[in-house]
Amino acid sequence: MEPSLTNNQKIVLQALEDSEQPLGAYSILFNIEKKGIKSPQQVYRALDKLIEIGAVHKIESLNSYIACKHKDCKARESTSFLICQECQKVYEVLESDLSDKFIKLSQVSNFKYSTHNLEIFGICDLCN
Amino acid sequence: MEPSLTNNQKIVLQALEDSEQPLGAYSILFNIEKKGIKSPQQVYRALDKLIEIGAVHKIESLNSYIACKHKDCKARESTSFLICQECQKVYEVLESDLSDKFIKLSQVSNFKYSTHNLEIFGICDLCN
DNA sequence: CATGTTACGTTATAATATAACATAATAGAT
DNA sequence: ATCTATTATGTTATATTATAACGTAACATG
Repeated sequence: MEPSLTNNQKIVLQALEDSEQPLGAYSILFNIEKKGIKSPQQVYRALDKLIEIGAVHKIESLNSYIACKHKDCKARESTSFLICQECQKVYEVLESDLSDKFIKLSQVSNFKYSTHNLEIFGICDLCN
Repeated sequence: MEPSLTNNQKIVLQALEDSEQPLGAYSILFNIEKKGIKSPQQVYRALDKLIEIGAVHKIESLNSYIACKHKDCKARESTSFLICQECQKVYEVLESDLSDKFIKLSQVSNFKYSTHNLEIFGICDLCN
């Protein structure tokens, strides 16, 4: 079942959904101050929860966050992105066999795969 | 040809080489204060250079840095790691066809691949 | 309705990273 | 050899990202 979001969580999620690009926590805060959100804590707490339920993903190398566009996203922990260096848009890759590939890759080193984070940088279709 | 390192760069690189785990910039600073390094700037500047020449890589999701164990590492920008969640050691993956795979994966979305960052988390051989 | 859990508001502070500026060392070109 | 452009340095200050800590409120459920 869908976990129901609190007000703060909805506000933060909405801010991310309204954005074409990933947003940093403090950008989010700036955007939603008019809605009564006053401190970083409120943003980070909402983000924590949203990430936990898969509604938001963090782009580690950008210290930024995006709303997941997929219903019931499975990517709680493992995520794969295409990041356009021109327009900054982020496209999530859902190739379901990516994890399988990384499991095999890990096995070469006798490494037990758990999760992964893949960030591919380049130029997106629209910017070509 | 090998670019010759300055004193500060050598000190920072040595600190990373001496460590089993990736180190944050401020950990590095703490470790080398006895050698006359006094400010974050000195560490970050050395890191910038070392990363540029491929002697050091950044682990984005950990905000940490490791010395590259490979002579003349090609991984200036694209890097792939296995990160042990038990012992925190980081193993660099050098599979030369990884980029090729990501190029193909990108093409599916008409995305022009440039570089990538892959971080695989799990349990390493030694910790199994 | 008592109780444990989750969320909230708020203030403070930690951790990571860069700006800015003056000075010093270095490497080539003339 | 020296001028000049580039790169590195030292230092202080500040920006950016993220958590800690504490008291209170809302909420589910036994």
